[in-house]
This record gives sequence, structure tokens and C-alpha cells, in this order.
Amino acid sequence: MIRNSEATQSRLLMAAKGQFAANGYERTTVRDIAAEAGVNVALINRYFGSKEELFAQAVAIDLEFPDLSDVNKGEIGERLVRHFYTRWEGNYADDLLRVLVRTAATNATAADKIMKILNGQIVPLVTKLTGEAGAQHRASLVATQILGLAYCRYILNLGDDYLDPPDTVAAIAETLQRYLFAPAT
Amino acid sequence: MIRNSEATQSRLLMAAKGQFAANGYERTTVRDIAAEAGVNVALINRYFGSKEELFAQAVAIDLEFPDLSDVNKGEIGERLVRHFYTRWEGNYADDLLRVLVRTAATNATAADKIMKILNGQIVPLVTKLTGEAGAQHRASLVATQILGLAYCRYILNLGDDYLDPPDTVAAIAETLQRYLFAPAT
DNA sequence: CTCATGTGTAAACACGCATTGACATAACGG
DNA sequence: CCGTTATGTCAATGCGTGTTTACACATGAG
Repeated sequence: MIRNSEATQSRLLMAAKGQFAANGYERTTVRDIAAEAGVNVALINRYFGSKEELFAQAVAIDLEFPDLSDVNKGEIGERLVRHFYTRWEGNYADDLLRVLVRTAATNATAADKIMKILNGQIVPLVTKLTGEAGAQHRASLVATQILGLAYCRYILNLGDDYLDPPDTVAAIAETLQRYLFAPAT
Repeated sequence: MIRNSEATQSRLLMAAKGQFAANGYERTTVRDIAAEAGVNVALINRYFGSKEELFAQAVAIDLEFPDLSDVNKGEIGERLVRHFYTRWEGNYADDLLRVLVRTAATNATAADKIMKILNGQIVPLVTKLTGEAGAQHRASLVATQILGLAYCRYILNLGDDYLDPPDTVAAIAETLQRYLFAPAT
């Protein structure tokens, strides 16, 4: 038996993200996670203390939000959708956004994390693009559309027959563009 | 002690919807539901058989989708948003949509129910408005936006400081209008 | 009044879960 | 090779859960 604490911790983290993303926080058991990682259950407590802390670490990594500082204003909407859309085309089972959207429904830690992303990344981005005034409103509108898209893909599992990729990207890009730049009412 | 099985069943159903909406399926215990209803736990099994069946009944009632057959085409988007928006302004703790959006994340029954609403109510509505072609795509886009709005209100608890009611209604109404009627690409 | 039935209560059961502690074994410097 | 430390295993514990069982009480017809 090869022994390497770093590797097993990493395997546990990956397995945790996958399980949490697929089944939510309550439905995934530490036994499932350990089984998928191929290690003993007790190691979760040894290395992470508790299931809750393992979960916290699983959602601790930053969402790699795209850098849009040098993008043409007219293309920002499309870049944003495409960024999220391509993530699940590559079907990352352990994608952080996937974990968050599913688990936030029953776990305050995950909901807080989404709020942190909204306040810490989306609002500042919008502020830089359009100025202070109304940035929080605009950012929230953007959040409703992106999270709704994620919800339909991750939780309802709407496939391409429902959300045809090119059409969907185009339609939602235009929406985001309007939420970002449309003159205030 | 007054004894009335109909009344207690009804109280259990209301309490169940409230608890499921607030905490999701796994986190709400039958004991919590019974306590809120002010009745004994065992009555849940007597009257509903199991927690799962109680839940099924809690989400069995139909969503009162507005009748839009006689509404001006230009106002349908606004009517749609306003219909959902006014529900939570009256803060119905046991609102069905609220229950569904939260529980679908971890409960297949709820996710199926949302799919039934999408396929059985939204798609037909769109079909009637714009014809067969592309109705499923358009309806799905509408779903992403409405569910995203519900997600932000119900799960993230974004208040009026994030989603200012009049602006939000206007912005999203325009989006739905476009998803419904914009010419196909 | 009385008894059968509908309704409510309390305790106990069975199960799955996260967590823990005692023990085994690999890794590795001396 | 030895002994210490890091890493992994196993069984047991305690708790919370949904469910069931046995019992108590109200209700209303005969």
C-alpha cells in the first residue's frame, strides 16, 4: 500500500466535490466520499476534522472568473455566458459552480460563498464597467440569469434539446449585455 | 383536545410545505413538521404513510399559472414576472414554487415536478403564443430567467437592495418578452 | 350507559450516520 | 537493522432519524 497523505487528501477533496455536486450536502455520506476516493473513512476526520470542514474546503477554492478588463464592451455578455457554458460542456463533475448551485439550497456555507462571489467579483466587475451607480442592481440581474441557467443545466438537467447551445449563448449574452449596459430607467 | 382528522392533516400539509420550503427535504425532520403543526409525530405516518409521501402531497397541488390568453402580446413578459414577483411579496412561506426551487436541488420528485410544469404549462403557453417551432427552446430560456430569479430570492435571499422591485420587474419583463417573441436567429 | 371506532399519545425500535480510539503497518532516519 | 513517526485500518460508540407498536382518550350510534 502506497502511503502519501497529500495525494489522499487531494483524492478526498476531488471525490467530495464530485459527490456534493451530484447529491448535495446531506445526501452524500462520508462513506461514499471515502469509497470514491478509495481510502478509509476515518481519514476524512483525520485530515479534515469533520464532514462540514471537508465541505468548506471543497468550496473554498476561488471561482476562476474570467478577466474581462481588455474585452470590447459589446462582447462582454457573450464572453460571460461562454465562460460558464464551456465549463459544463467539458462536464467537470467537480466544477465549483456546480457544487455551489446544488448545495446552496440546503447549506448556508455554500449560499454565503455564492454571495461572496456576487459581492466580491461580479459587483466590482460591473462597477468597473459602468460605474458605481446601480452596479449592485445590475450585478444582481446578471446573477439571476446566470444562476438560472446553471440551475436548469445542473439541477433540472436540461439538455441541448431544451437549451440549444448556440442559440442559448446568443440569447443570454444579449440579456447580460442589456443588464450590464442598458441605460437606467 | 379537539379531534378532527381533516384539520390535522391540513395543518400537517401546511407545516410540511413551510418546513420544506425553508430547509429542504433532508434537513426538515418529521418531528419538526409535527411540532409546527402542533400534533404528534406518529400522525404523519398514520395519515400520509411516510415522509416521502407527505412531501409528494405537499408538491402535488398545481401551480396556479396565470391565464394569459387574452393579454396583449406586448405585456405578457411583464404579466409573467409580476405574477411570480407578487407571490413572494406576500411572503407565502408555503408557496409551492418556493418549495420546489429549494427541494429540487436534492430531491428527484421535486425536480420532476418542475419539469412537468415546464413541459405541461410553459411550453404549451409558448406554443400557443408563437407556434410550434422553437417553442421548447423559448420556454426553456424563460425558465432559466424565472428560476434564476426565484433562486436569488428564495435561496440567496437577495432583498430589495439587490433586486429593486420596479427596476427588476421591468428588466426581466423585457428579457422574457425577447425570449418569447424575438425572431429566431 | 356502553361499546366500537376514530383519533391522539408515548415509548421503543431499527437503522444509518459521523465520529472516535485502539491498533496495525508502511516509511525512513539513525 | 531498529525504533520513531506518519499513515492507514478496524471496530465500536453515540446520536438523530423515520417508523412502528401498544396504549389512552374522545366521539357518537345503539
